[in-house]
Amino acid sequence: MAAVGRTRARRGDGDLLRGELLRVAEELLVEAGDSSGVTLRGVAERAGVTTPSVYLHFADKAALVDAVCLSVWHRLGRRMDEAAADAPDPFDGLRRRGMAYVRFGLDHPVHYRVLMMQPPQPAATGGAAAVAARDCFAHLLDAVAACVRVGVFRGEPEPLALSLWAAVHGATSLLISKPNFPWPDDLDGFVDGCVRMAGMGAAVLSRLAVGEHLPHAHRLAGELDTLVAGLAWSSDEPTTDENGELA
Amino acid sequence: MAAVGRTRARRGDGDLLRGELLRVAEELLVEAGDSSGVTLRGVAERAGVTTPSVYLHFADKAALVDAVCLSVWHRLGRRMDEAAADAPDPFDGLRRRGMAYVRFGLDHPVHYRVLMMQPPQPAATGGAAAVAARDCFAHLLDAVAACVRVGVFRGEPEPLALSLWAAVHGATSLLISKPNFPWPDDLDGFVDGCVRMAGMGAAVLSRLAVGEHLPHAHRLAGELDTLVAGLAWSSDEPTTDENGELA
DNA sequence: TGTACATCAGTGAACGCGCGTTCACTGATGTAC
DNA sequence: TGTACATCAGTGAACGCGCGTTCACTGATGTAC
Repeated sequence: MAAVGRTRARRGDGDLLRGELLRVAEELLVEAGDSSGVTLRGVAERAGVTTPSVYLHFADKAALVDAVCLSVWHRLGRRMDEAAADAPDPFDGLRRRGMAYVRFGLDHPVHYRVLMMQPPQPAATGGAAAVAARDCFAHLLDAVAACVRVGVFRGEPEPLALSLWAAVHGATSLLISKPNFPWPDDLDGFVDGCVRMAGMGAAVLSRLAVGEHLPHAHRLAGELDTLVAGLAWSSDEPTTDENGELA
Repeated sequence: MAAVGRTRARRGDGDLLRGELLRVAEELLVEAGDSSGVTLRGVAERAGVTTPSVYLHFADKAALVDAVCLSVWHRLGRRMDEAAADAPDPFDGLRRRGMAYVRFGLDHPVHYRVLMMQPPQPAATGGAAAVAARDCFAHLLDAVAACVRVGVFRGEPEPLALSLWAAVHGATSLLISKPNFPWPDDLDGFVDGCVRMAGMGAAVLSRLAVGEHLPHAHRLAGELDTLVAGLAWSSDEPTTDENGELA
């Protein structure tokens, strides 16, 4: 097989090919829409190199796919932080982080699928997925803890963060898995609704004892009407930054 | 290949093998934990039959896997209805349905994965997944509509049902995909928390205009405290059944 | 300044596998006469 | 009651494919003397 379109790296520059393989593998991953559509032969061919060359830079196929997905994943934390930078308070910061999370997943559906929707691999492959999970949960946990500090959530942050993670993951993964389902036209608005719903639900629920039984639906409806009426005349209190400090 | 342990069906009883293939394929699907681990050779061998026999009853492998998954899926609707049968009101009925949904997914993780977490197949395979999606969404939509009727939700049921679906799907799929993540010990309690969170969030959010901006976190915290205090002295109003009718 | 040599990036050919699927066939079973 | 025949459930062998991975190798490049 002739290595078309690529001149061999000079000594010491072997890592050039590594980067090129990552780039090409990501291209193929996105095109195929699934990691099983990525082939070492395909990657090597598009990189202008023979198949065994891949093994000079990656232990095996799984290591290559993992490296591709993780390289994108690093940006998620920064995106969430950037999105929350201008938030007026920690609760809105959490909402913005949630939005950023879903958007990130929808922007990188194949990566999201590989890292977050795959069954846990037996060997080293599981590593990347576990790292990704810990990573994004940690970001949510921080944001939840800030909400607890400012009083909008009560109690332990961990279970709240897990629940919120499940909620944003649900929106992300369902939209990825069922793109042909009749979703609302205003997809961004829908996602925002999902995120707000989870945040508001967490705020209420963190005030209730576990399993506490609620009033019947008619009465609950009335109490909720009162709450929302109370929320309406809002907005003229001191501004605090995302840490809950007075500005 | 000797067909061990199986005597050929009598004339007119060809469908016996079909049932047996479904049974065996489900076994293998559960054992493998993934549809790519199911093999026509494997299915045929365990059924005591040669591989091409499968084609007498299923168009191809995808049709077999689909049939296996859908055969289980039919039970989901009944499970949700059963779970909600004793609910004191539609809102609690919705909660119980949500719990039943998640439990069903966790009881059949491989089926759930195939039908709800896979990328949409190009051809007929996508059919089963689309049917499953429509089916369980329809159940949730009914329950949400009942909540709207009784006033605990306001506005259009569709977007609410979609958001709630995303929430319960999120808990289900995340628990399936990340079984090794440090989840709370009380998994049932955690799932209940997720479901309640979504339901309560939907109730509050359905009263707010889209994108309506909330008071700052400190004030929001106070309003929520008031709400929950109001919920506490509850419980002595007339009992209604799941349709919101007076009992 | 020239040359032998170690190193490094990559090659080429092959191995071995398991898979879905096809196709011509067989032999038991019921039915029509 | 006996027999030819159509039907039906299933067989056996093979096709063709693409895959991940291995292994002995090559040839350019830099370096030590």
